Amino acid sequence: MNIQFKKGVLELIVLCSIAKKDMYGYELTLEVSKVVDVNDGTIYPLLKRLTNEKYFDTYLVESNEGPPRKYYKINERGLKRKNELVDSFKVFSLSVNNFIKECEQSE
Amino acid sequence: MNIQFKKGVLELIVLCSIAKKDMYGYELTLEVSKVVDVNDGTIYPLLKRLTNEKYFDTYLVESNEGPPRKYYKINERGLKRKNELVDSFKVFSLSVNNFIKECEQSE
DNA sequence: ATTTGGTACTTGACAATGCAAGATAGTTAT
DNA sequence: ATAACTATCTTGCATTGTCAAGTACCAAAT
Repeated sequence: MNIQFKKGVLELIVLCSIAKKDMYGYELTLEVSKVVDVNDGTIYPLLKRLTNEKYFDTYLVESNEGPPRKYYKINERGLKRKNELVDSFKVFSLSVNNFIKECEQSE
Repeated sequence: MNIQFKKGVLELIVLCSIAKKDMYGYELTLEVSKVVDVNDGTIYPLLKRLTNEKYFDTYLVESNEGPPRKYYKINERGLKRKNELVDSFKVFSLSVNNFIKECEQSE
């Protein structure tokens, strides 16, 4: 898939995922990969940024399969941001798809 | 609209527009602005890049409203690229929209 | 003749995002 | 012990788009 399409959408997908349930970075990388190819080197910095921007609270949980997992939990502010991005993406994808249709009709 | 959503889509919109008919930069800026906010300082460098990548041929036409207009005409290579981007965007927007739906159902 | 406004285009500094690669560290199986 | 898997995180880089500023050209109004 075109790399550029991902820009901005990753944030949306991460917010949506964590809105569904608390997740840790590695788990999230696998979840997000179902929708778009993504590298964990992309996810961790993004989680850091979104945490700095106060959309998530975090907590550690010991694991018997490796090092402790850092869980991310969305808060009110994060939910608001998520909804904004969702609405924004819907409008965006609709208008681009309509433009594409016009383009194809004229062929 | 989220600035990041535009990344990659501008190229698609420009290719689609010029696939419909030959256009010059200023005209194109107005056309593209119907879909996404965009500055002419963004469009001209993009046209230059796409021309360097051999998606367009260009020709000059005199104008009595100002300097000669540089028209961009899409070629075979450009049409192929356009179709790739269109297909790619359709798949992309569908999968993101489906993901959003899942996210909303679980609220 | 000069200003104003519309048209056409370039340049350069900048910000944001994602990627590849690698460092680090714990657990389990061989 | 070492490989393999889980898990976290950093760094340097490329790509793309933004924005401000500037160049230049023409026509009509002043």
